[in-house]
Amino acid sequence: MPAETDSAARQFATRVIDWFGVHARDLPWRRPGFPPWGTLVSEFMLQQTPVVRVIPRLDEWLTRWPTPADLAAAPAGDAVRAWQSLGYPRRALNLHACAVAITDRFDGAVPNDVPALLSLPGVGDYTARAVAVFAFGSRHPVVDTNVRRVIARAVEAQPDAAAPNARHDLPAMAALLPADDDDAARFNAGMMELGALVCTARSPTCERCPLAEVCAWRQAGYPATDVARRPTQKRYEGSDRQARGAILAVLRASDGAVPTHVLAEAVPDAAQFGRALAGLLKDGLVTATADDLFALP
DNA sequence: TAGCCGTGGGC
DNA sequence: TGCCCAAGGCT
Repeated sequence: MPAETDSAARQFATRVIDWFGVHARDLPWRRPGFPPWGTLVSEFMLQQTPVVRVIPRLDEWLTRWPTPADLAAAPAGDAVRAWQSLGYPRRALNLHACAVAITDRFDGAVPNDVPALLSLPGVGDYTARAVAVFAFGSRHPVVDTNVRRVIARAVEAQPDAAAPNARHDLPAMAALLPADDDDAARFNAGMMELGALVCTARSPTCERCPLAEVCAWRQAGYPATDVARRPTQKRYEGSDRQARGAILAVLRASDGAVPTHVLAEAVPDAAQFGRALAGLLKDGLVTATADDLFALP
């Protein structure tokens, strides 16, 4: 790598790290001594769910199941119920399966290397790297939606990130990563924080940004280039997703098994109810306990 | 790989 | 109001 590029990358990282040192939010998983298991749980909860909604659930979760073995010993349905309304409840199922795998295959200790983490259910490229870096201090690029947006703007002069692409995103972040492990971890966290607080999706506050003076997008005059917009999600109201959520809400609120006709009251359209319940059974989020009786697993 | 998978809050 | 967005992962 050319010396001037290396120097620019170092200055870029220093700006982010210094800003992070002053503006980092006081979040539970940043407390000194926060356990790796807590980091893993928090990362699961943070997959597509905002920080403010995660914090109270995380606290409850870790009080109830302070170690992977504690969660592994509980029925999966308890995890789904404790997940409450965080959304995407299959994450609760995956987290429970994670706890079982950690207990069985890793002697109850959250693994510290990326390949082992990737072998766990529900742990993908982002989560594996985030745990390796934030729980264990390893040096890896961590790329989430915030990081991708900051790089797209500050480095690539684009108004927003393109579709996720590990072959592009990871090298792009790696090129900016400081050599020192601790600096690299702070840079990873700082880039995520910058994207979450300043370089936001809708209305970035560039006047508060530590990268404003070196931002390629700003220097180019904020061009509105034709970045492929993320595919618009299908309408939620009236969707099968909403129907699944309604069925699961009934089961979460019930102590025991629930008969079909009670579940069906949550979804007016009969065909849609059938699809939603079948999907939940297939995903393992619901089990049939007897003819016409259903419960959490 | 594009589509699917919840839920709630902001504008 | 309706749409967009949120520390992704799986198939």
